[in-house]
Amino acid sequence: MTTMTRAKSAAALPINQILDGDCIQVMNSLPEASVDLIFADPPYNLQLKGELHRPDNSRVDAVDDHWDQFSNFAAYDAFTQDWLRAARRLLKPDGAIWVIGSYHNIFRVGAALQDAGFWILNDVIWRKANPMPNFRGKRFTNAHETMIWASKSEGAKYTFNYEALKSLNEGIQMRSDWVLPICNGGERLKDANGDKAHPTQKPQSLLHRVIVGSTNPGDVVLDPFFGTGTTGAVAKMLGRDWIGIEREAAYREVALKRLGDVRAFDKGALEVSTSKRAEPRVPFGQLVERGMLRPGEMLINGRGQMAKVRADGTLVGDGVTGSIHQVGAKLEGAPSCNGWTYWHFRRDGKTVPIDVLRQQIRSEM
Amino acid sequence: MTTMTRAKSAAALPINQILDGDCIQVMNSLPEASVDLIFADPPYNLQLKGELHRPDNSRVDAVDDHWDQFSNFAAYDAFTQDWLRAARRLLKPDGAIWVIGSYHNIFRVGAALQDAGFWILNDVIWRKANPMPNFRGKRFTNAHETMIWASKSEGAKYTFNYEALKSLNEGIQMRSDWVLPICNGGERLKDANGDKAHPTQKPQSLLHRVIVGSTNPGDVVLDPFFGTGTTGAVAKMLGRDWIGIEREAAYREVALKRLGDVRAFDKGALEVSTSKRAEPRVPFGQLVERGMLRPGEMLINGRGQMAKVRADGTLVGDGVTGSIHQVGAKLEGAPSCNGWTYWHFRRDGKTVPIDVLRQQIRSEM
DNA sequence: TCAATTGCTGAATCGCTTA
DNA sequence: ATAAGCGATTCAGCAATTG
Repeated sequence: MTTMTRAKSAAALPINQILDGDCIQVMNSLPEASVDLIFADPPYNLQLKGELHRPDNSRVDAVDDHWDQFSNFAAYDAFTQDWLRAARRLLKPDGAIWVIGSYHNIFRVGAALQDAGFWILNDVIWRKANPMPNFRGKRFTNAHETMIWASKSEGAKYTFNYEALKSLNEGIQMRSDWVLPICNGGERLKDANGDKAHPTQKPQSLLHRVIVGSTNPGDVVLDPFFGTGTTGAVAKMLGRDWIGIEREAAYREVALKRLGDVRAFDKGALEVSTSKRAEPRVPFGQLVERGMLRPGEMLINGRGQMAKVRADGTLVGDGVTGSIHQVGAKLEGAPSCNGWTYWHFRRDGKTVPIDVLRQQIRSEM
Repeated sequence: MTTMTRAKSAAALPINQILDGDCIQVMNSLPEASVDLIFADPPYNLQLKGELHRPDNSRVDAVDDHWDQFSNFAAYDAFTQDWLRAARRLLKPDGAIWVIGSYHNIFRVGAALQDAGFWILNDVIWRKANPMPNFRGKRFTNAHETMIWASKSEGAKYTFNYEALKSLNEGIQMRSDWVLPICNGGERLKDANGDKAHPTQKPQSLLHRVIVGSTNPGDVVLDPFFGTGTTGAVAKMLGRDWIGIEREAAYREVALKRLGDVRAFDKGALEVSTSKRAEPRVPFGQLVERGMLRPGEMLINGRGQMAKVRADGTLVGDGVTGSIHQVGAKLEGAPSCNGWTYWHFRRDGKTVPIDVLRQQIRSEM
């Protein structure tokens, strides 16, 4: 009797609900091998030091929430192994998992996935269209996040809707780098004060692509770090069942309201973000990096004046150092100058505008 | 005597050579803290099946069952920890390392880097302009590889030529995603049969950006998995010293010929743009000492507020006395303020930032 | 004596979205 | 149209002082 009750209760998957509690305990209370897809956005373990201000002295509103604090790598690893074990138990044999992270945590997550027996299918880069710049000029602009897509085990028959993704990508095979905007505007949920309700709300376009690509209608999608419920919202729109787990009451509240407002097959959810494809910008420095022009080589303008190419893509000529545009403008005494058509190089006795090299690069993109 | 001989031999760094042997043993034979940059393209875990050796040189059997898959990861981890430890010993305190990999190995490498005490500065995505498509339509086109850039330890003063990279990118801060073509055409080295000489030859453009960005001319760049020597070739072109380690005779042979054909660019072309931070410091008081500003003269900010210059180079304004930065910050209610661009003075009816006076002093230095 | 901390100086941002 | 806001950030360097 007890066993039956247990079995019965275990069989009842609480779909389309937000569950309250620690995600590991809650996952372990659900029936095993019952979920088709898990999307997880775990804490990143950012280890921020102090405050950061923009050059205009405005303060950067950083992630300093308690749920992102871990004492050390070992503690973070233990946490990761625990929730991954619980997640793996929940997955059907042909189910799959997506995890998103940054360089602070993604290497540890990826290694833990492999150690737990998951089989990595791809790592996918979310390239942000408008990231936060590096204000101090000490590193590269942190312009992407990494997602790992893995099946439950090697050889599993995971779901991959190849043609649907190809259609989303204008008929071209979807690549492992996705250019998508950050979540803001009307999609970004606000609290009563008008502040952002969650510091790291993910854009629906990201989840749209994940769910269209790796589930079918009627599948169950679980998110153990539900936050404001982006995963549930997109799953509902796309006719999938969903389960969210979230321990912060404030987030659950926002998500609950959000999910109530979502309608399946909402037209907005079917819109895919299309990037206005202006002609891609090609920095002059790429001609040097690619060996199309050598550092030390001389460029020539229409009046026979010369300038030398340097290793960092700047020119030196007429006592001036700067971009191809700046040095051209200086020589002409003009306020501006299009260096691409102004400067020429010599090949096989001919004088050719450097713009032909730019066109060559564009044709390869 | 013995000690002297050892010390002497240890001091002799074999620069601009390809060293034959296992990279761990060779690195351990070189003097510690002697290398400025390490660029490493280690073997992928999957490619090591059947060839992987444990640190004790015992051979790891290729295996296909569940448990041995884990032992395979463990062996790869041991190998990674070993060569990273040797690499870290070789690095100068302010040196840095770049490691490139794919999802097969990069997560294990990244975690091992963190565990070894390296401090990750960025993960950088090489977005391939022309990747190999996924022919079977079972996954996303694998269109990128991941590089990790790390300093030897937290707080180290690593080299980062911010302005040079910005110049390479036409005046815009360089991002963490780099779009570069794969290595093909004339750059791709062929063997006697016309087949590619190495399966994973990296493009020179990739190394150009790495070396320009994180070393200075005269620095020593070491590549423990030298292959066909792309790292050495680009280092030589850019006026850096290099050391390659490669245990396959066929690769050493190709690389040796390649390096012989490479010529360094002329010295002037190697100078890169530097940041203003490197410019000599000029105390505000010098403007007063030199008579460029008179004690008692009023400075003005963008909102028309005034402050008086005193003979000791301090300002008085809004009831506050202090440096040009302190009084500016007070007036703005900001945590800090660059007084050089904030304050202006009047000359011939015009309002001019005091920074022009600093620049005038610098030009005379 | 030296490592750790404090405190001062002053250098530093890109593109997209919303108002 | 133009201005303002803002995004998962391991974002300074050095001298003087302290323990």
